[in-house]
Amino acid sequence: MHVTVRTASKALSSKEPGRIATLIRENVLAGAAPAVFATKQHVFFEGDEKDCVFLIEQGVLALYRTTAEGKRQVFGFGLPGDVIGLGAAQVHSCNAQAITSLEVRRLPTSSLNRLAAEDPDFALKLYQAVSSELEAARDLLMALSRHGALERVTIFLLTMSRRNALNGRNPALITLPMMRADIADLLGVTMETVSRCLSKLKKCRMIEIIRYTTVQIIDMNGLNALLGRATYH
Amino acid sequence: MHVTVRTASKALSSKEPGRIATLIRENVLAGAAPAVFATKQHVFFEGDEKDCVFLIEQGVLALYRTTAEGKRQVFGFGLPGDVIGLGAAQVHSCNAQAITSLEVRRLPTSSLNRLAAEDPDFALKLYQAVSSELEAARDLLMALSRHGALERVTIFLLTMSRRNALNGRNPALITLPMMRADIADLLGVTMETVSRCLSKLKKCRMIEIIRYTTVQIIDMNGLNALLGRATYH
DNA sequence: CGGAGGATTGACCGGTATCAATCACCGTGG
DNA sequence: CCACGGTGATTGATACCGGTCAATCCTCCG
Repeated sequence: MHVTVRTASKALSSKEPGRIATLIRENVLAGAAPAVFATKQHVFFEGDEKDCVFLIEQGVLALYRTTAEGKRQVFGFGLPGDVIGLGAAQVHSCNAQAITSLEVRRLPTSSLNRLAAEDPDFALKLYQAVSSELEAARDLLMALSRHGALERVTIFLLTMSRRNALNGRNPALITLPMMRADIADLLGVTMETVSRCLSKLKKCRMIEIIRYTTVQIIDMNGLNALLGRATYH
Repeated sequence: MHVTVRTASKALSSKEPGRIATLIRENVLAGAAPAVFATKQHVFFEGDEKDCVFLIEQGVLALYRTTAEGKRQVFGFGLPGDVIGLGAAQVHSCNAQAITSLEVRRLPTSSLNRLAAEDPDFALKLYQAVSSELEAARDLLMALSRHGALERVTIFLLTMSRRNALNGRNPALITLPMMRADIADLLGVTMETVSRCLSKLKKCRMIEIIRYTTVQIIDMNGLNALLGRATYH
């Protein structure tokens, strides 16, 4: 049971900030100028030459890819402290779009490579950082796999709650900077279904929808029970 | 269109054998004794202490995890040449089960770590190997995301076909060492649905089911058309 | 030749997507 | 300060895909 909870909770979290962000801050960031993006602007597109990775300073972005038919799959949301774009491929393998106004720092991959070549410890950190992204991707797969819509939305809310807790914020008060459609494309359902599920949870007195962007969790145990267990963490 | 095809084709492939297997063969394998597993035996379980990773010499295995409700999600199938169990975590994050009789070599993580610490180039290779596993996981996510059952089965067949082509085998003659249930748990549908989809493809004269374990592709363009495009590769 | 495990096929039901109408929030301008 | 407009969210009606349960069927081995 404990393992399962860990899995579900990590499911939708972006890679942990971890020590890679710190190391990068100390070693690579010196000359890196910040860049600012407005809502809905893209930091990079799938297929773009990968000459930089990015450290998020302020704001939220979505990582996603699009199917041949134009359906979107969101892989996760990047928050301040996250490093996005890691991976050994020559081009970016997904799109990164600002969801709020966004401030990032560019980290040239050439600097990363140089540092990794000089310092095996840094190379190891890169390895660990990507490993944890791999875990996040598999956790998302598990979260979507064979779970109904209500369970998916519940997992999402609990994940956001847990992320709050890790950052020392109120785990019961969740702000959702992204639109319903973004959540839907993360969870692999439609916007309408996300909306219906939130309404249902509200009717069951498990949450309160303060505003479009703010959800209050009223019955944490109830939400966890929906996932087949009494408590979490 | 070209990019999309690449994506779909990589979707269900395990990580590329790549150069990591070669490097490991040259550097780590010297004293590694081979181990043999019978069908359905596990090489390791989720949560097991990760003291080794494994190079597959002969046979096929499935990597999977289980949800709280006991549903299985297969992440991929490991073929000869694949290295499985990579990742910086202290414990294995999924189960590895032999699908056929299986022969593997154990590679102590201590050796890998030592080698990575001495040789930045090797550490970089580890980074690349895990990066390509991350891509595979995201590709699987894309393959399952918002695709109907028939499309999922089609993607699976085309992926197996492509894997044959890469190995110099007949791309039109596919052997399926795994059971229908394994395919189902990879594609996120039921065994019955896999069966129905194969039957439907047979009725449409796109494939012929020679035996349970052998499928002949008759109309490659037809299969590709099902995915919304005329040709692939 | 027979048995057992795996695969196929069928009937039925429920959950979600889809299409469409209405509502709520928020910024803007009068 | 309030009315208005537009974007995003909610709610409703309906159709269909795929899950489930159950009854054969097939294939491989002993």
